[in-house]
Amino acid sequence: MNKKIVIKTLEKIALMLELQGENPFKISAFRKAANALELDERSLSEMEDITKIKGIGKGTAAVIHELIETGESSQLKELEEVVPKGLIPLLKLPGLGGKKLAKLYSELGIDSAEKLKEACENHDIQKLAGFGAKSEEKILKELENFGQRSERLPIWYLQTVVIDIHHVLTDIPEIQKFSVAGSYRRVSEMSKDIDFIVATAQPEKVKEQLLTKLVVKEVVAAGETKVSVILDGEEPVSVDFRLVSEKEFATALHHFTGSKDHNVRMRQLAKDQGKKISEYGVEQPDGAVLTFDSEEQFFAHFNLPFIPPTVRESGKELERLDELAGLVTMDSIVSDLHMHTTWSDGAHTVREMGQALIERGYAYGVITDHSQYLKVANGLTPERLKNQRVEIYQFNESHPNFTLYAGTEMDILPDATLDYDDEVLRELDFVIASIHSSFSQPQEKIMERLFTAIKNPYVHMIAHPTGRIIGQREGYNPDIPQLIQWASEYGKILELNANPYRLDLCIEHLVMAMEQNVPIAINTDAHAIEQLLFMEIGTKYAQKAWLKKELVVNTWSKEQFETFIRKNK
DNA sequence: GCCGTTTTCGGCCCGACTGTTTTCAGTCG
Repeated sequence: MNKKIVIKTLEKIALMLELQGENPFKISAFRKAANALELDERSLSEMEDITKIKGIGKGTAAVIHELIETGESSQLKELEEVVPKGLIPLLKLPGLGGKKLAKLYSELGIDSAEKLKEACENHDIQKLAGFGAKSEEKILKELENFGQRSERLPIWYLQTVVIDIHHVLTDIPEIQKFSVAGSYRRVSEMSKDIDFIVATAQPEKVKEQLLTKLVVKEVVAAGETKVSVILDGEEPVSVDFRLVSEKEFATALHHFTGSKDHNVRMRQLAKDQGKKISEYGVEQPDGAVLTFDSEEQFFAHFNLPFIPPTVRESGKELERLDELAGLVTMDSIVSDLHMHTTWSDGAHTVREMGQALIERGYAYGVITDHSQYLKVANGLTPERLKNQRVEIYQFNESHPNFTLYAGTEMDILPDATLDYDDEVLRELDFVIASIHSSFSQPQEKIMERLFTAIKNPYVHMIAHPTGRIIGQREGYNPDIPQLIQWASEYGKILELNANPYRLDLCIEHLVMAMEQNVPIAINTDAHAIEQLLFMEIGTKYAQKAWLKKELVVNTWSKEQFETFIRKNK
């Protein structure tokens, strides 16, 4: 029995129970059991006694055992007989939860979006106790764009929205300080909404200005401490602003950064000490509420080191505290190994990129323009590559404390050959190989192409190994465990491309690479100076995989890096 | 339903907002 099916079944039972208006704790027990299975790294067959897992007890274990033995769940079957299928998607309508839907079904027989719409139009809904004219109106409005709005938006889209909001908040004088929170702050690939924590002594004024200065499509809620809006744009985005006093800022930021599981663990920990955590502070056993100047101090209060937002996920981070100090951070990054210039499709010259790297405080960097196959990107012929190298080394002569290396981002061609001959590659300091074409080839062919690159002695690194664009395209589906195996055998680097469109390798793959001790380079793939900033997002994303400093190539000293790139020469 | 115990029941993280009420239930994060 596939573990995923078991998890899905438990979640489905939870949904069905919700629609029966069941006890919320019972519902969440099924969700917790599903979550516990998901977080456990073992497969089902490796688990001896599943009730030993915290969150799985007699009831949920019975469901799991039945699934393993018979392939189905009688409890789910019974629920499916009583609860109409059509109700499940309706749970997604804002404002409608299990209890209200259960009522709509039992009183009016509503079991589909069509029937719900009809009932609203006939004004049957407002006659029910607990519903009114406003509910009816709201449901009708929500039904209009039902199923249209995408549930989660990719980080690269949200980033532009966050920057816009940033500007608006900066211009409101009554705001003392603010920060983005939520899953965006934790650098999730996709987020459902954006959260901001705003410190102010004049929430009324701030609220007013937020509603006028932002491009608001819809006001969802506008209370004393919470303003919730949907912003207009290419894609509508839900944004929550939490208005708090300055002294509450740190605890509010922690609370609304989450994750939910992280908060639950923190609250349990507080409870064990007789304390109570809320967004407004930490209530002491004697009832006094403590606030903090920073999240660091908040964690210190519980004798914990600062836990970066990026790893606040499952709650298990509290068991990995000794690893925190070794995680890669922006402070440890001294180079960027993948960037483009005006020689191919970049916006800035070699000199300008080099200068920008120096200003970022790096010790070295590599210029890696495209190779000749990529004509659309003005890829370099061997002749131009040679000329470029002269320019790169000239830059070094006038900058003694910094080194720019001459590299390439060479295409791996569709026929599984490389875009430059070995004689050309041998002359370069650093060679990146990557796939930019024929994504839809069968996996064997893709792997043949990657293997050609991996086994070439002059290739140092494979860039954006899957070719994915978050939320948009899957990439070319390589066999990543195999690629990692090869990288380990042949001593190659795999990239974490820090461009927010890519973040490739993904977390799961980074974890696998780390287990095999394959070095990872976090690179911006910058096509302009501004994009060198992607390093921040890349580094944070790497933390999500608990990537250690030593394994990240661009934390290496120049000497270490040179030893690595010269080993096959 | 799960957990843990002061071991078979009571609590489960906690609080805001809305729309319905006329003190609160449901929903949401």
